Amino acid sequence: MFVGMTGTTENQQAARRSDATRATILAAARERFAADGYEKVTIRAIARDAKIDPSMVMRYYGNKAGLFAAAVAIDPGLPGLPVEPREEIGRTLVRHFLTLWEENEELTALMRVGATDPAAAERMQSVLREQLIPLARRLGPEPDQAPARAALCASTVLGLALTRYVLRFPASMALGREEIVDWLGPTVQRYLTAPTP
Amino acid sequence: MFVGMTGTTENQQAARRSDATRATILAAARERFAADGYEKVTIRAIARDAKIDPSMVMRYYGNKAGLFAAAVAIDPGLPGLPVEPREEIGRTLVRHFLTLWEENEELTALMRVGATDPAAAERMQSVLREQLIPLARRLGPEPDQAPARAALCASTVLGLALTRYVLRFPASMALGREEIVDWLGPTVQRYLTAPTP
DNA sequence: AACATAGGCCAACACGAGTTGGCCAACAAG
DNA sequence: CTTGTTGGCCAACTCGTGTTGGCCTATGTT
Repeated sequence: MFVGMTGTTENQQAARRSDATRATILAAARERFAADGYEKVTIRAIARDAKIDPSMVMRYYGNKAGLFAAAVAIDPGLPGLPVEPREEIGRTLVRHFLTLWEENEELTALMRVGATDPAAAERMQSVLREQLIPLARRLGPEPDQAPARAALCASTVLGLALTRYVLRFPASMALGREEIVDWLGPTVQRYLTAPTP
Repeated sequence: MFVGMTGTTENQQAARRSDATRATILAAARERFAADGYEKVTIRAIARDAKIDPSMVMRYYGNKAGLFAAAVAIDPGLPGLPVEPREEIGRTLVRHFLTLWEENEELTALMRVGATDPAAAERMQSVLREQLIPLARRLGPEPDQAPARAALCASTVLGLALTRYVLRFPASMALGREEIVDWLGPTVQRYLTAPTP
């Protein structure tokens, strides 16, 4: 069984003929969720965007929650960041987050939904817990202050993301990329490395 | 006509016998909207909290949108802030926002809803436009930089509100009030008064 | 050629939501 | 006491949604 493969001996998952449709659905879902959150998005609308029948979404992703989970699966990959030079970590972090946000619209979706859905909020928190706090622990003076310092950094970059990508304040969207790095970089740098005020 | 008043010659609105119910509905609505946003909140649930019939909500507030509008009517009152001493404006602003947020749960509601509703987002933006930018213009070196500086301040305090009151990150909730002022105060101060980096 | 299977669509169900209109009881004015 | 008005409740309607099961048609295997 499972002979219908693509020629080479696959050890992963068999390439299904419907993979194109699956991807189309996922792309449409990401776009909709990023634009409108969770509740306001209808499976029918996503299906219409993907030019398939709503029941296909159910077949491939189980239910609406499953589709959302598949649409926002992403890893910010903070551990892979270069931590040197140490006095540049603030600017490096801000730049990394900006790139992340501009390339992955699912982050906007996650944020929109996290505002009202505890599960999505927990997913965001897990990034703080498993990636940002450890990073702060490696950098900060007193290790027991790592959660506080990491929380301040999270609030900084999420605040920018909120006003720029979610609420879409013109004054925030007007800021240039390097302008943001110049302003927020020192802030994050201070939160991570400065002595307690 | 209009004789059924409360004795004194009222020039405002006659005190209706149903004012107590109106207030109860509004309180329940604020609580629900602050907890769950807009879509997930049902008029039926609010009515249950207020121990009245759902149709009463309609009678008094027209429809769900009208109820929400009445529930989040609030003014941050930034123009009344003491702007002196000038080197304390950052800390003053942060303290003011903290108080505001802890006393008015409708701000949390507005933020939850703003994440997915353009109208609510516009309401938040109007605060930036009509109160924060003018304040930045009065303080900042170059007036044409006021929108950028104000946007950075908004992103700072909204970022904290997001992680602390909306997403409810434990690391952010653990921060003490004066601790926050000590960390964010200098940040806001710099955004408002420091020379362009 | 016959058949099995997977991809896709259609029509319908079930249910919860916002909203509506009419009925009843208390209160106040005449 | 009668009568109009106000506050409140009940039952129903309508609509959109997530979700389901059955049917059709390619595709590819034997």
